[in-house]
Amino acid sequence: MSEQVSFYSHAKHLLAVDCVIFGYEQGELKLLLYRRTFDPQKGNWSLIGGFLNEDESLEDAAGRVLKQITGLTNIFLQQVFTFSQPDREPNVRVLSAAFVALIRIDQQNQESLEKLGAQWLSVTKLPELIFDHHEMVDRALAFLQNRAAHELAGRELLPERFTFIQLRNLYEAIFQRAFDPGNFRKKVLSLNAIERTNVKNKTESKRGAYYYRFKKKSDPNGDRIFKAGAAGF
Amino acid sequence: MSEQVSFYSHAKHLLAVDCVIFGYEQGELKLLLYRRTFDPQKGNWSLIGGFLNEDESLEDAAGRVLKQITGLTNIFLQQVFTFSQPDREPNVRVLSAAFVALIRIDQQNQESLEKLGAQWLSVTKLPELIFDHHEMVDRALAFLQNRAAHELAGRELLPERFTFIQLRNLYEAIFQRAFDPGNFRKKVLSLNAIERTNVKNKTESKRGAYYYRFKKKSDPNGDRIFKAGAAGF
DNA sequence: CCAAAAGTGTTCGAACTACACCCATGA
DNA sequence: TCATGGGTGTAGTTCGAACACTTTTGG
Repeated sequence: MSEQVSFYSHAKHLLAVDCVIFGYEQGELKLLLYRRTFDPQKGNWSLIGGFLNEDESLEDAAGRVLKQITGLTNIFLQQVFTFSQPDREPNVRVLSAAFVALIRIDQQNQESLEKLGAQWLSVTKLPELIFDHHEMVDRALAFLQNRAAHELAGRELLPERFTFIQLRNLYEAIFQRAFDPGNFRKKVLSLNAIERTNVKNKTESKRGAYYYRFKKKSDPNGDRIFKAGAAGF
Repeated sequence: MSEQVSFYSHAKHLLAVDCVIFGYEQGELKLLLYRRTFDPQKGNWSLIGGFLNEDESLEDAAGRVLKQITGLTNIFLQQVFTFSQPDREPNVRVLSAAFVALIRIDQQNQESLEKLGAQWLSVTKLPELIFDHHEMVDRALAFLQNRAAHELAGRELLPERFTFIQLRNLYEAIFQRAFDPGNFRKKVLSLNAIERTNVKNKTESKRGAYYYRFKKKSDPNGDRIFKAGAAGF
């Protein structure tokens, strides 16, 4: 990085983080949003975010915000893109780093959620969002799709135990398209990332569907879907 | 984004951009670096960067830096990741957004390059870099590999006209592995992204190899390598 | 005519797709 | 016993990997 003169001659900026928080519930991929409580855009739907402090990284800040809202730590959290158009917010210039977070809806603290007035809304019917938040959601979803295509998704979103149907529903929610049940099952099993329990879910059918669970991640590439390198060349 | 109180109560930060500038020359993928001319780390190898001004986006800032150095505008430029560890630089806290840039080495302005003391160094034998710049390079290279796996690369890096061997060499440089000449040719041709000229390069062989050029990008997905969706599911 | 690079063809297997079929069980 | 979802099997096709083969041309 090339600072020509002194540090003090350069502009300083307000920096925020905004979290695109995905959850999965009742067969739907959902997003945690809240109605903004102050101007500008008071009352309109917004991602959940906060400002960056002096002594923390963007990742720290996003984690802090998430802890505040959901009560959870150790959440899957990844930086996606930094939005920096000078006029992205009116009146004040604020840059914002967008993060994806994946959480299990049943795990989070319902109380702090309600205090904020936050709600889980289905990604298929999102309301209008403030500023460039919709673009943040788009990028976050693309990130999630990319991740789910390269590595078996669900570890952070599904409950501890889940059926194949639930896993497939999750994939169908992420990619907004149908997957062949048989082929999906075989492909996933071939990845060796999940294992069958001896418990069955009998609520959806008479026969009952086995619950599966994710294996411990021994091999860091255990559930990779593609081999390394440029496929096709 | 959720600002609890007034904007003025929040910390402001120095923000920089750093460019990972790739070029391709003599069968090698290269990086434009320079020796830092001031402390800290004076004399050590560094990416080329600059500070973010009040009224520009990060993309603008990166473009400005690139123009300064290479004399070129309309360069391929993409944000990769924002580095924000509080101690990533000693003494002062500076966040930095890393960018990938792709340029044709023969096109750039040699003069402004020399004034800065910048040099093209092969990615296979990089010197030690200051701060977290090496991590920036790693992320940028991953970005480039990803892009080259999904869409035919070379448009921004190769000269106007190039042989198949040159294109294959570029891919071998990007992925650091060999590709089968026959299979590579067939795969690339099937993408319909390049067209043969009637000129041959006779410098490398008696028979001569046809020069090819990239087609105009009519279809924005013209040179996509994968179909949409989650391959494998 | 032959060496060497350019370019084409052929074979094999892995893996994705589509879809038919069997299985288990409660009403 | 039969309707319903759970789960398995199979045939066809596509596509990449490996590698043999043909073409061109200057020396």
